[in-house]
Amino acid sequence: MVTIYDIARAAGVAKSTVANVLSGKGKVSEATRQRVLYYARELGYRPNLLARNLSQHRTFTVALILPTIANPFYPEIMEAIEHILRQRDYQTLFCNTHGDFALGRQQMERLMSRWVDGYIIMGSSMDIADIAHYFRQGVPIVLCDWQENESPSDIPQVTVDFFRAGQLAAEHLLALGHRRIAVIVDEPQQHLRLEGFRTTLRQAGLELPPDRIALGDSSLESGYAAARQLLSVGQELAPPTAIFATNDWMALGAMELVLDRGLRVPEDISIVGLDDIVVSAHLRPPLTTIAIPKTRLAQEATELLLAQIEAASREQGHELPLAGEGNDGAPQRQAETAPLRLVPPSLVVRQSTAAPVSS
Amino acid sequence: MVTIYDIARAAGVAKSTVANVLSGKGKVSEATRQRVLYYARELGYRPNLLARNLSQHRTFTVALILPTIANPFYPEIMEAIEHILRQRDYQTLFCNTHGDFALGRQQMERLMSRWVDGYIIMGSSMDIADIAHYFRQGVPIVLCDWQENESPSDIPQVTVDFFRAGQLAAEHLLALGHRRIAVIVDEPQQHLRLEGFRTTLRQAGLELPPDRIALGDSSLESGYAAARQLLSVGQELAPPTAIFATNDWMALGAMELVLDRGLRVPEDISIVGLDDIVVSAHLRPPLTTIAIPKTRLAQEATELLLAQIEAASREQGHELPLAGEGNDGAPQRQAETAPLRLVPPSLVVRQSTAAPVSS
DNA sequence: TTGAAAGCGCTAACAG
DNA sequence: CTGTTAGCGCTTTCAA
Repeated sequence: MVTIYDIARAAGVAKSTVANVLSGKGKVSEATRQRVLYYARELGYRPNLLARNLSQHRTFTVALILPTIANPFYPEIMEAIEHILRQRDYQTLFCNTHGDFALGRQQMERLMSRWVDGYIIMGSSMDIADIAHYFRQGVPIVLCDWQENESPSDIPQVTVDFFRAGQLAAEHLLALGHRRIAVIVDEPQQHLRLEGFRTTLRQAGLELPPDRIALGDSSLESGYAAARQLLSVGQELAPPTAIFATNDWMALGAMELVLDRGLRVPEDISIVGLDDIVVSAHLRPPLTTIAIPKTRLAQEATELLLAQIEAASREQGHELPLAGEGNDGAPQRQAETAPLRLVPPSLVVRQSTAAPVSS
Repeated sequence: MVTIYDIARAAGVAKSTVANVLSGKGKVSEATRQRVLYYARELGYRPNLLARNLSQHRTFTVALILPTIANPFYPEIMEAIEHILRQRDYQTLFCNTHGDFALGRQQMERLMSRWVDGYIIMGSSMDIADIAHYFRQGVPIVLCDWQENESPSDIPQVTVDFFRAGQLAAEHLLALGHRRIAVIVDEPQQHLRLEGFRTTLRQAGLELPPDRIALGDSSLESGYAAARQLLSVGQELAPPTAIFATNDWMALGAMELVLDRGLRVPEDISIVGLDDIVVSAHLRPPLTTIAIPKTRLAQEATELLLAQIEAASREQGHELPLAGEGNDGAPQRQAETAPLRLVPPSLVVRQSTAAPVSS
């Protein structure tokens, strides 16, 4: 392979001169500059990023950690993040924890070996305790689409106002006149969504009885199963006229079950989702949902992360912090400006919701 | 940060002894072994992979290049590949070319700087000429889900028998009794699927008139638009009773349009897709489709790639080939065993197809 | 303006 | 068994 040394020899200069030319730093006479450039091209020189990264302690790579890509929400946001990162000349290293905390830790541990400059951690793909552990050692991290609207351990975070999202869903269903309302939720991860929803119902004088809450695990299949459960209480409770699923993917499953039962959406049962994944708009009926501004989420997350990376590389004299002894050697982060950014969700009314036929 | 040197000093041994202990190679007395291990743990040692990679000329990272992740087919196969690669202790570097050859080349170029040990290139995310260029220089590459059943430039390839897939779709529709059949295809990329389809129709005495072929770009929206076009010929041709879309994503778009028109699927129009993405099974009606065995594709692709990587790292004395002068210095690859693996597609009958109502 | 030299952290021969 | 030494390719002082 061709190294700067090869170029140096060919051009009759020193290695460092070549380095200077290539990096644009330092003063080099135009003549030698051209000569070096000429040979670089001639020999087919290609910089060795490993070597460069080793000496610079930076990789210009960011890890994107997410719990799954089976739920289309993640690929969608992933696409957005990767796109932005690339514009800033960063590579994206994709890590799928498959919703397994142990696996998440293991992957993170591996990545910590100086592989990446920072981490965007999505959903609830990792144990917050593990994350905080790394963050405290100075590792640039940003939580994205985190499920709680508090910043645990001061880790910068950009997420959706999920409480508000729950409220929006409730308001919509109430406005349509629904009173028998059920929820499918991935507890405890999506607790806030449920709370927002519950709060608004309560303000309207409605309680959410346990039989009207079914648990899911965010997968489509679990939405299907949860809906079945909701429709088969039968005993004391009349069946719901509306279902709010705390994500679209489960909502699709719920809708599938409802249709399988021979019921109509929205005539017999209204369904509201949350996320606004692409397919939701293309179903029959198109899904009413609470939309999450994914691009915005992606933008703010990368912004927050790159800011940290820049800061770290400056502070530490171009040496990015790495998990080490983790003791007082590392400068403690000062509490910066509020590291929590909340983006607002919005209601998208489509055709899976309507007024209930009768009370 | 803690280096092996720190451990060596703490344990009172030499750097290389530490290296030996850590790598498990070489003979080390149990006593020193324990001592080294003790200090490694104590100091919170974490190997620096950059350094290791630099000296080993390997990164244990594979790039997965794909044209988009908007079409759910890609995330699905991506998940499979990442999973397998991780089991083999490789990281996956995800690259989205957004269907743009220029962008693909650019990304590839960057990756070539010794970032990754090999490439799995999917769909038609890159210009085959560019790929061949790298491959000739000895870069481990495998084409996956490539659209032509020939191995251009002898690049190892694992793909689906798309010609057969087209045949399966046609056979199914013919068996149901359809005669007015239309196709939505992403030409020329998916030419084989069309050809298989056309061939079978022809054997049944049916031609595919140009008005019954609509072009799409593999996106859902293009499927929608193509279906509109197919249904609005109106003039001379009677509308089709069945539509074959060369991928599920377009099929969903087509189905959406058909339903938007107030027509029923399958009563008025049958629809067949190709890919068998997860959502297809959960639509109303569930989509009949030609399934691609994604896991198998993923497995064979990684297998083929890792074989190349191993071979390369052995041959070149543990130095992985890199794009360099590209002249005769690099040993030309010998034509190995047929580098084309074809996996068979299969028909999955669901409810989007039925016999036409009348002729 | 250019060059020499000392790292970055790890691996790998080769001596002792 | 252990230590010494010489790299991997690039960056970065610091002299010349």
